[in-house]
Amino acid sequence: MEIQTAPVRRAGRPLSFDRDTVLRQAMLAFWDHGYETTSVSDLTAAMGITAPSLYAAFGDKKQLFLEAMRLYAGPPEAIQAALDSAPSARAAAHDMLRTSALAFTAGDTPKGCLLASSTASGSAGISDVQQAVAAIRLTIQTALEQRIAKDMAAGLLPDDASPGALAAMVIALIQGMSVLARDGRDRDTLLAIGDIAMGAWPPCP
Amino acid sequence: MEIQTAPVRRAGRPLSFDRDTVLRQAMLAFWDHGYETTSVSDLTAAMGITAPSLYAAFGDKKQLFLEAMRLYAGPPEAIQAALDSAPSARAAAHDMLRTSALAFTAGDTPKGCLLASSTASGSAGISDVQQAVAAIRLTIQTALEQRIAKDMAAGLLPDDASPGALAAMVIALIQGMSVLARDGRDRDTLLAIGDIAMGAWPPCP
DNA sequence: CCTATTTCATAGCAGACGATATGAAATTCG
DNA sequence: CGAATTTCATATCGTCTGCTATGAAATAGG
Repeated sequence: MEIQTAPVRRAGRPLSFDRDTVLRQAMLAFWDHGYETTSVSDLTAAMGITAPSLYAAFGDKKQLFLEAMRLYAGPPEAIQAALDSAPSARAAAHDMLRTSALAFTAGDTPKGCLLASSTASGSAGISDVQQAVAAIRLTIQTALEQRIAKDMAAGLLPDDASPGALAAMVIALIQGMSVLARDGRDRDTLLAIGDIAMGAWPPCP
Repeated sequence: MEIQTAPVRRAGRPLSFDRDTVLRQAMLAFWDHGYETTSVSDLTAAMGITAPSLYAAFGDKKQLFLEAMRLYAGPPEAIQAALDSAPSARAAAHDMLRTSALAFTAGDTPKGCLLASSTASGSAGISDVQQAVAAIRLTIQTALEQRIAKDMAAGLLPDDASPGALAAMVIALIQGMSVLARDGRDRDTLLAIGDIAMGAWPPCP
C-alpha cells in the first residue's frame, strides 16, 4: 500500500484553481456565517469559482462543509501528539484554553470556533452534519480525558479527581468562549476566563 | 401613568388565537432550529396560524423572534431579584450553573439555550439580531459581576478576586453547556461541569 | 492534426423563501 | 338590521435556494 501523491496530469482541460486554496476559502465562509446560512452563492463568491466547478470538485454543499470542518479541526493525531507531549494534563488543558482564546480572537480569521457556531442550530434536515461536528468535539474531549486519567494513574492528581467531568468542563468552557468571542469580547477577557477556570483543577496530592 | 391591562374588545372579527400561546410556540420553534433556519412556514405550522395572521400580530419574522427572545429570557428584574436574594455571589453563581444544566436538559423543551444557539451563526444581514442576543448575555453577566463585587466589598471574597473574569467564566460555561446539551450529553454531565467549575471560585478570606 | 477527455462559463431548473394583495367571514356600533 | 371594522383563508408576488444541463475552451494521447 502506497500513498499516491503524484499529481498525474490527466487528459483534459486542467483545473483553473487550487483545490486546497478554495477549500480554505469555503472554510472561512462557513466559519463566518455557519453551515445552512452560507449559501452556495456565498461560497462560489468566496472561493472564486462557479457553482459547477464547486460541485465537480466537492460533490455537494454538505460534503464541502464536512471537508472544511476536517480542515478546520486538523488531523486527530495532532491533538493526540500535543496532549502526549505536554508536561502534564493540567498544562495541556491550560494550553488548550489559551490557544483557543487566541484563535477565537485572531483578527485574520472569523471570531470564535467553527465547530461551536456553524451548526449550533439548523433545520431538521441537517442533524447528520450536527452529529459529525459533535463527534469531533467528543473526540477531543475523550483524548483530554484519557490524558487526565494517565496523570491520575501516575499519582499526579488526587484519587477523587474526575477525568470525565474535568475534560467536559474544559470543552464546555472553550465552546462558551467562542460564543463570547462572537459577541465581540476582547482577547484578554477570554484569556482571563481560561486562567481563572484553571483554579478548578485539582492540586497535586 | 397607568398600565392598560383592560382587554377592551374592539369592533371587528375577534382574534381566533391567543397571542401569548402562539408566541410561546414560536419561541419553541426558534429554540429548536434557530432564527434564520426556522422558516415562516415552520413558524405558522408550529403556531397553528396562517402567515397573514402572523404578520398582523407580530410585524415580521425579526420582530417575532425578538419577542420570543424576550419571552425566553424573562424580565431582567427576575434575574436581578434572584441575585439579590441569594445568600452569596458564590451561591448565586452555583445556582445559575445548576439551573442552566437542568433547563438545558428538561425534556419537554428543546435542548440547550435559545440565546446560545439560535443566532450563533447567520448571514450578514442579521447582525442586529445577534447584537440583541449578545446584549441580553451581557446584561446577565454584568448583573452577576456586580453581585460578586458586592460580596468583595463586604469582605466575603479576597481582594485580588476579579468579578469581571469570574462572571465571564460563569456565562461562558453556561453557553458551552448549551453546546454539549445540544450534542446530546446527559444532565449529570452538565451538572458535574458546573460543580467542578465552582472549584475555581475564590475561597473566603 | 485530430480525437478523446476534462473543465470552463452561461443559463436555467423546480422548489422554498419572506412577505402580501384580495375578498369573504365575523364581530361591534349606531 | 345595516354599516363599519377587524381577522380570516386563499392565492399568490418576486427573489433566492441548492443544483445541473449545455456547449465552448483547453489540454493529452495517437
